[in-house]
Formats: sequence, C-alpha cells, structure tokens
Amino acid sequence: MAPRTVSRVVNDEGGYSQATRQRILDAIEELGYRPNLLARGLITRRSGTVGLVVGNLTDPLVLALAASAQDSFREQGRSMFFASSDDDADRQGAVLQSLWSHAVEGMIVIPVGDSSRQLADYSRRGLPIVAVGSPVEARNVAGVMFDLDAGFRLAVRHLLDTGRRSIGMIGSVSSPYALCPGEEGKDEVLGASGAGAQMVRVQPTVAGGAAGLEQLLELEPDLDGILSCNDLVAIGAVGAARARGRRVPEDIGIIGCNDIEPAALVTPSLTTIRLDAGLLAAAVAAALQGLIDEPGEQRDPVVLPVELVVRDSA
Amino acid sequence: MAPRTVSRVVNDEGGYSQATRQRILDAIEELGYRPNLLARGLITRRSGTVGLVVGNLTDPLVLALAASAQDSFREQGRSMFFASSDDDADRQGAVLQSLWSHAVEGMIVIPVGDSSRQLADYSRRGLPIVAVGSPVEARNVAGVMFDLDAGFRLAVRHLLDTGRRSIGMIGSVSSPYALCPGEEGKDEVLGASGAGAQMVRVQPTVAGGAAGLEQLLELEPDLDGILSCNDLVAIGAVGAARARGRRVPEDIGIIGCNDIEPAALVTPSLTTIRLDAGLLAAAVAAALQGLIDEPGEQRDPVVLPVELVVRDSA
DNA sequence: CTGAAAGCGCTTACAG
DNA sequence: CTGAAAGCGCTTACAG
Repeated sequence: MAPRTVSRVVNDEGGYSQATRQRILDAIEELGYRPNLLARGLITRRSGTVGLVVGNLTDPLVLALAASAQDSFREQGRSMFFASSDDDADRQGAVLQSLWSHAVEGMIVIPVGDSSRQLADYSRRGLPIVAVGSPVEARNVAGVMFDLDAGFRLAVRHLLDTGRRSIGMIGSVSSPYALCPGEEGKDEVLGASGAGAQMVRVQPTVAGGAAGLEQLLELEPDLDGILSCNDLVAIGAVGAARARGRRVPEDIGIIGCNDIEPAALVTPSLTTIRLDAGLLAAAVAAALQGLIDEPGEQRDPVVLPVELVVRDSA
Repeated sequence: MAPRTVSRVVNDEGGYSQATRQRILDAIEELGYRPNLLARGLITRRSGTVGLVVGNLTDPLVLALAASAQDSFREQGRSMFFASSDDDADRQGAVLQSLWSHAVEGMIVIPVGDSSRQLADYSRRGLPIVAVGSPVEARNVAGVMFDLDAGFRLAVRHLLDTGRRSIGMIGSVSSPYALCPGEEGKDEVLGASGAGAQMVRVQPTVAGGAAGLEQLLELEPDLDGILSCNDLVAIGAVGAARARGRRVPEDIGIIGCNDIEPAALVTPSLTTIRLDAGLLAAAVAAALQGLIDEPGEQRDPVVLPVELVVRDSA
C-alpha cells in the first residue's frame, strides 16, 4: 500500500481496484487519518485557504459579510482566515504579509484609506484580491462596491420631496470609509435644488452622531434634514436632536445608511439606505473565484444596487 | 548561502556574522522573500494558526468575541481561521475536521448542543480546545463561561424587589444555547419567593421574543415580569407587550441578556444582564495559550462575572 | 561561523 | 492496477 495509492483513493483519482479502495478506506477510518493540508498545499500550491481582512469590526455590515463569505467559501471547499486591520495601514500591511506567508489562494479586503499600492504589491505577485468599497487599479484585483452615489441621491431626493430645505451631512473621519454614502457628489445633487448643505465628519458611532448633529446645528441652526454615513451615527443624531427639543421627523428628518437591525427597532424607526450584506458577500465570493480561475485579468468593478427604506425618522 | 544559513537569520537563531546577516536581509528585501509557513509548519508541527468555530453568527456577543479573539491571537503571532457551524452538529463536525486537517494549533469552539463527544474526539488526538459556554469533560479541553446562574439570580431578584409577582421566562430553542441565562435553577431561585414562573422556548430573535410573550400571556395573563434569553428576544417581547396595550415597565418588567448595543438605544432602554465580550475573549485566548503550553492537563472551567444593568424596561 | 544531508507528508511524473 | 523516485520549502541534527 504505497502512499501513491492512498493518495489516489483520497483524491478520487480513479485507477485502483474496488478491493484496494475499500481496504484503504477502512484503514483511514480505523486510524482516524486525515490528509495534511499543509503538505498537500506545499506541493499543489493550493492551500485551500482564503483571507478576509476587514477594517472596523464594529460595523454590522462587516459582520454580515463575514458570515456570508464564510458560507460561500465553505461551499468552495475553502477555509477562511479572518483578520482585522483596525483601520490602520501598517497593521493591514502586517496582516496581508501574514496571510501571504500562509499561502492563501486569495483575499477579500476592505481596504483602509490610501492603501491601493499595498494591495497592488501583493496582487502583482500573483495573489488574487477582491477590494470591497474602494476601487483599486491593478491586475488581479477586483472591486465590489455598493452604488452609494445612487443611495445618496435617493436620500437627498427624499429629503427634498418631503419639503426639507437645509440639509446637513454627517460623514465619517475614517476618510474613504468604504461603506458610507459618497460625499463628493453632494454639490452636483444639491446644486439644482436651491437647498443648502453643510458637512461635518465624526467617528462613525452613536456618540459621533450626537456630536455631529451639535456641530451641524452650530453651522446652520435652521437645519431640517440630515444624511448620516451610517445608522449608528443617525441614531446618535436623532438622540441629540431630541435632546435639543427638536422633534424627529416633524422638525428635522434624519436618514441613516446600512439598515442594521436596530434601525427598525429604535424610536422613531430609522429611514435608511439599505446595503444588502448577502448580496455583497455573494458578489465578493464570486469575484474572488473568478480571479482564482482566470488570474491576471483586469476586471471591471461590480456595483451593487441599494434601496431607500422609508420608516419614521424622515 | 545555504538554506540553513538563511533559516538561521530569518528565525533570529544567532550563529552567523553580521556581514552574512546583512547580506541575507538585503536579498530578502530585494526578492520580496517571505517564509512559507506551510513548509515550516510541516516540520515544526506548529502551523501558526488557530480556529474559531461559532454557532449563530447573528449573536452580537459572538462578533465581539471574534474581534477580541483575533486581537489576542495576533499578539501571539497566530492567524485565525473563522468558521460557523450554523448551530448544526454535522456542520460543526465538518468544520472541526477541516481545521484539524489544516493543522491548527488549537481551537475555540462555541459548541452546538450535545457535541461534547465530537470535541473530545479531537482533543484526545492532541488538539487543544477551549469550549465557550458549555463545559466539556475531557483532557485538553478548557471551559470558559459566564456566570449565568448569578445573572439569572440578579435578574429575578430585581424583578421581585420591584414588586413583580408572576415571572415568565423566554428561553431559546437552540437548547443549551451557551450564552443565555441558565434555566435549570429557576425553581431554586423562585421557590422561596412565592412567585410563579412559566417558561417557553423560542427562536432567539426579535420575532421569537414577540411570539414568546404571546405564549406566556396565554399561559399566565397576570404576568408582570419577563426574563429573556437575550436582548433581541427582550426587544421583541417589549414590542409585543406594548402592542397588547401593556406598558413597559409599569405593567410588565422585561429583562434581556448580553447588553448588545441596541439595548441602550431602544425605547424603553433595556434592563439587561451584561456579558462582557472583551473579558470573554481575553479569558478564552489565555486558556488556549495555557492548553498549548501545557497540553494534556485537565482544567477547571473559568467562570466570568456578569452584572445587571438597570435601565428603563424593568 | 557555515553548510550538506535527511525528512516533514504529501503529489507529480514516470515505470512496471 | 500499483509502486519507487523525486521534490514542494522549510527545519532538525550533525559535521566541518
């Protein structure tokens, strides 16, 4: 019973008698033998692993992505490394290197700001990378992102349609925060409406949202519409507005982004731009598989649709 | 420049001249060389990886555990596999086997119900396992859990102290759902008080909580206190109670478990048993390191303290 | 201080 | 249908 024969049976290669096969299967069962994937990976150059590198783990969308991605990879027969960069470029670099050393077949990254070159470094060496949120111009890198511009437009239009005339935006300090609505196009969208628009940047948390609202009211006391970079920020803004005696949505309409679970549970329930994590995960897994199957190609970014969920806050 | 010499430099073993060292370092930099951890793991029998196997990924405590555990492992210089069993014993078995084949140095598992034997199978073969929530009697397995009995007692006492006399419990159908308050000791705790106690089991979700409250009211219309197996269930119960015209907390007090972020944000804000995920992650990482350093020992379970956070719902 | 040999557990390419 | 040889990229144990 040479190793070669066992290998054939374990990998269903064919080319063995049923008797041999059964004998080997029995032995495997009896000894509790499991193939050593490190050894196999060393020679096949396929480790059977992929990596998921996220920035801010407190983002509920990231959790949903992790859950769904794990499912997709399991179906592909791959195991998933999970690591966080804590929105720090150096740490992201360390994580990428570590995963590269572990010979992952590909990675999904929610890149920290301004790390395209870092990612391109690895993709050039042959590592397929799916960048979530921000596009990276490089071979072997696929981009997947939500159509946040469209979400932004939907939200602004909703505010204008419901009679708001002075709109404020609470953005995130984690600058190109991948999963927040685009902030650049604001003038383009608002320009024609005659409505004003102020913008502040805060930590993407409940406390940050409260602070953001205070700042905005200082800049523009007549504010009657708010766009938030995520739902936690929106929840914080709602709380701060009420603490200031402003009714939501009567005096001021507030819109979030993500549609995290609490969005429907808080009072008033949150009007928000829904980002479908399942959709994202499926697109991401498919993109990575595509990159692994046909490496080296330049890919167009995948842009996922969003929708506005109208509830009570605006 | 024999491989052996490079190996010495890469691993800081000493026994080389500074000149050689520098030459090797330069070459490493120039070639972008990274040690292949698969090859190293094959021979050292230390893959530099660990696994985290969770059940229900929608549990916010699990997310927090994943985040903190990842940090702890990074500090130990290990990479973390992440997998979900979806609360299914067969899938958990497949996941354990896959990670074992990947030669993880240890695993953290939130076990699905009744899978002690499965875990013991792997620990017996030498794989260190930290079981979160439910104790597993086996060598090489360490248990880490919250003191849910104490939490349960705190919650019941609070309900009794605030004059509640008929208490209901909404448990989870995922039977020995690791992160819910113990349900066994209820008679012991309630026995002396003269208060009644009904118990139902539901899906551990908002919808489940609503259904649970309906069921409890059917069993006992005079209910004035509720204990929920987690915060989502409590939030669902609050909604259902109000929909039935019962005021919370005036007519009925409702207590959750976990202290997830929305708990403080919903109206009324949730009185809940706080489980500190950071504490859990630190204990878990330490326990695994202990098991790896001194394999084979039988360990006493680590029991982590909980606290009752009193807010508005009870 | 440096290196040649052997081997971790597999698979690839070949020979019988 | 089955197996002996070579080698993936490292490290361990030994010799110079």
